[in-house]
Amino acid sequence: MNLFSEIRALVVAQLNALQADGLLPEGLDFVNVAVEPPRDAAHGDMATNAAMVLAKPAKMKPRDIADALAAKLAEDARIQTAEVAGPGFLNLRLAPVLWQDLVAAVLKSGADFGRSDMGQGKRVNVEYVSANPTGPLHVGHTRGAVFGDALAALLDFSGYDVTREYYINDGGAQVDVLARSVYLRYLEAHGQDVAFEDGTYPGDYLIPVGKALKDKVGDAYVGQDETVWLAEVRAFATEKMMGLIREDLAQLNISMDKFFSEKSLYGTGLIEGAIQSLESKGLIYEGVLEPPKGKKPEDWEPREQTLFKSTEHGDDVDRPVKKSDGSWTYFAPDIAYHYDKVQRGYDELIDVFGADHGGYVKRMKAAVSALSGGTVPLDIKLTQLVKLYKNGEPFKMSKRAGTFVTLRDVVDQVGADVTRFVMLTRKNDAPLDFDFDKVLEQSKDNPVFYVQYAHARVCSAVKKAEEAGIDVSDAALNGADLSLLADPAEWAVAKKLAEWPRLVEIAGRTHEPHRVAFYLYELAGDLHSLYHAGKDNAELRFVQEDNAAVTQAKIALARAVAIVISAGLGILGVTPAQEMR
RNA sequence: GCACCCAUAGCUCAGCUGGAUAGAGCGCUGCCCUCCGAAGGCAGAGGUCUGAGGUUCGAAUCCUCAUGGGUGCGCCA
Repeated sequence: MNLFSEIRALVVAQLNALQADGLLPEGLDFVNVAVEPPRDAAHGDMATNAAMVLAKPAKMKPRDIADALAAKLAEDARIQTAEVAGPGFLNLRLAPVLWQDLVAAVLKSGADFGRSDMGQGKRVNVEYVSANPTGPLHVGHTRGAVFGDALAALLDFSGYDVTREYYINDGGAQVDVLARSVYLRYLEAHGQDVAFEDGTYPGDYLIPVGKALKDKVGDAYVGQDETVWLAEVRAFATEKMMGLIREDLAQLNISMDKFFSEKSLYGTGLIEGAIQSLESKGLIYEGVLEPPKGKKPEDWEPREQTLFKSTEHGDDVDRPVKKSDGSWTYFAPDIAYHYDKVQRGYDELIDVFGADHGGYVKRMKAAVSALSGGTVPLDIKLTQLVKLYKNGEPFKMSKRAGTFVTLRDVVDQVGADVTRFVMLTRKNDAPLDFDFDKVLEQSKDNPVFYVQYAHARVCSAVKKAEEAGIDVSDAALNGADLSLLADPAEWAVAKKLAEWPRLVEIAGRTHEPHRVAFYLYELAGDLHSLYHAGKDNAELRFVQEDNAAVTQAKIALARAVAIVISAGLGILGVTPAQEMR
């Protein structure tokens, strides 16, 4: 139940009626007619811009349209008042019974309140994390992981059929480096002294992998040339690293539906097939690229390469798919991977990248546009850097990796719930400050605490009602007489709840899960306000020990808030707190 | 040099894909617990939305240019 769409439907119906009455010309387009919460609550519960949007095409004065529409709307029982204001806004005040109905609807739908069929079951693939399998996940990956996961949940809640996917970059040179690094640890496990030169991974996390390799093959690779062991060790190490990454993700309660291996594209004709598909569209040619302007690479020489004419699909320059020696560039398997996703029949694709891949967006979109003939939209969300702080100081150490802060360093210190919530308190394309102390602080300027506290507060109110001997079971609350919720302060909370389905829709449409976090913060604030109002006005307290019916109505409202908080936190992947400690 | 992202209160940030007097937290100022709901609450001050043009009934939001910051720019993925 979305009250805003309901009232918008009413507005449109009455506009049609005005046309039938000859008060509005025929043939008007109502798509731009919006029903929104007014910025200022004094203007009413909802406002519509219908008169202003239609004034021009109808060749009428906005106020004349607004007056006519107001008269029509006022006939409906749901509309208490309809007033024309400002340049032609129509401010609507809704009948109180609607707020009561809304609370009842929340209780009835439970966690599904706000779920919509906006996506109409369309298949959408959300690719995120996709970190190289060369070590544990670090903070940067963590933000992408949390963002992607919340976006996937949000789309699921909005009626899409979502696949959560991880692309394993196990085909390139970096896994050779990994294999050589593991080999060094393997030698070390045999008691040899080894040196980690530039271009190898010195992290401690490879020590157990080296030992495991020793356990598996004994000394078979000792003293052997890399031609003997490289392929084997690479496969072994990649598998171990993916195990590590899966465990890291599990720390954040993330589980992917699919892991797609880059390696599986090689030697199977898949890359060739994807390139061929582009070639058949005349988008592949042999050519020489212009050198980049400004700072030129030292060893620049013009070379002929196989190029993808990405400029025909919005890119700035054409991109190489083959190196001058004839082998594939990293871009080629990426094209093949996205071709595979297109062929798997997704209606929409979403990639979540780190901001350092920003230069990659246009060519990837160009590739998907070309491969799908423009039928499959690709949205690429970039997550900006996370700056870590501790005691107000920039924080850079890592216990495990020596060089970077890992996902586990963060989760170990503050927990999965806090990590997830905080990572979503910024827009994805804005840098994020993550202060280890602030995120654990119990105060209003810590959104995690504030939202969790609101939920816990409701739990505690329910408990208190039970202790007073009042039946606040689900059945009792469903049957509560909500007309006893008569105070505007209580309606205000219900109004905020009414915005939830609309908020979900907007967040889903814009692929912006952070909106959920901000909404929850506001809703929590409203709940806390109502609670505190009970200090001055005892009639507003949730628990009225001598009046079971009133208590049930108030607890019903509080429970409705908890349900929405819980649903919202569910989308963010955060567990609601039953009590604060 | 080019492309993309960003610029909103002293600080950190929202801002509904064009709506009314631009919001929140922190900080600041002022009130509020001898008692029943202060891990605080209420109220107030604080803004030319970086600048200049443009589009229109209407712009923080869209377009152009400028300024400042971030990211990236053939044989690394």
